[in-house]
Amino acid sequence: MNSVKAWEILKNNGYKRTNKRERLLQMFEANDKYVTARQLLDVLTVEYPGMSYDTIYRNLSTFVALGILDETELSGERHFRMQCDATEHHHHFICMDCGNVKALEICPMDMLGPNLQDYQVENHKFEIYGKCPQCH
Amino acid sequence: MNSVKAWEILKNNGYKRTNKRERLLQMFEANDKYVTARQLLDVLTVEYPGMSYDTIYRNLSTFVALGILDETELSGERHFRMQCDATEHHHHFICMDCGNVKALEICPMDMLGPNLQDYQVENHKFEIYGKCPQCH
DNA sequence: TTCTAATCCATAATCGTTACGATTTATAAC
DNA sequence: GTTATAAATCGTAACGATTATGGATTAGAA
Repeated sequence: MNSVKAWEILKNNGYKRTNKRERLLQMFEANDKYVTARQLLDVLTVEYPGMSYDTIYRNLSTFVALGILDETELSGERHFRMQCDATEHHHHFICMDCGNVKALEICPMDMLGPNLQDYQVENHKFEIYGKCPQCH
Repeated sequence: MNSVKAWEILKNNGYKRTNKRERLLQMFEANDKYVTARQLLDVLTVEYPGMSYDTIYRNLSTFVALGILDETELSGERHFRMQCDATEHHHHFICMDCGNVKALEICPMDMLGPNLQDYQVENHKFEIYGKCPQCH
């Protein structure tokens, strides 16, 4: 995913091009890591004093709903990053220091076998946490 | 894990036997599902009017720290349940309706292979969400 | 029974998130 | 370009889950 594709999606869904959105998408495009709403606000407030949480959260929700961003919960806080382009379903290692991720080409659902015979599976989560080479 | 074992652990670590703790452990022993602090408070308040969140949260933290309870985050809220006795490391299917769990004897870390060569892995999470046979 | 640390209650503070009415802005029709 | 209007934003307040605090109570050992 990149900001060009993101804007296509936004436009197709009737969303307007605004400076704040542009800047948000830029930030996500610039570094491929999980960030919090606060981290985004802290940066955007410098350029746009008075920027409010409402704007951040509303846009993040929109982006997630449209499949532009991925979201995960790390130590009790929502974290966001640009969604992967990969066509293959996959999972991630997440660095708890810098937020950077590394894609893992495996999915544990492949080795489920006959477990959960009568269960209705709706979702699953597989993430590995630790420190990336740069951070330890 | 059961309340007898839990009390051994608590006593060994200098924690006192109180009615509230006894009742909390009973509740966890009675049904093997993930519950929230609020759900626990709602029940305990009937028997102990004036019961406060502080008591619930402090004890839950203690129990988790001592390995008596397991904790996971479901839809933005902390959920707790009695820790499994199984000696083998494993994961769970979690019913999003009733909170009941089913153990899965597999762990995706077994199929990691040479990925994450230079990474320091500290933790991982693998959970499957959906509806159990009773709930769908 | 007495003593003391552990525990508990009542309440307020904190943090992340969501919601609100008023105002501003991007887009499209004129 | 001007105007209309629906969307987006701002400023702020509300919210729910969690954590913290200070004083009162209680369990367990001496």
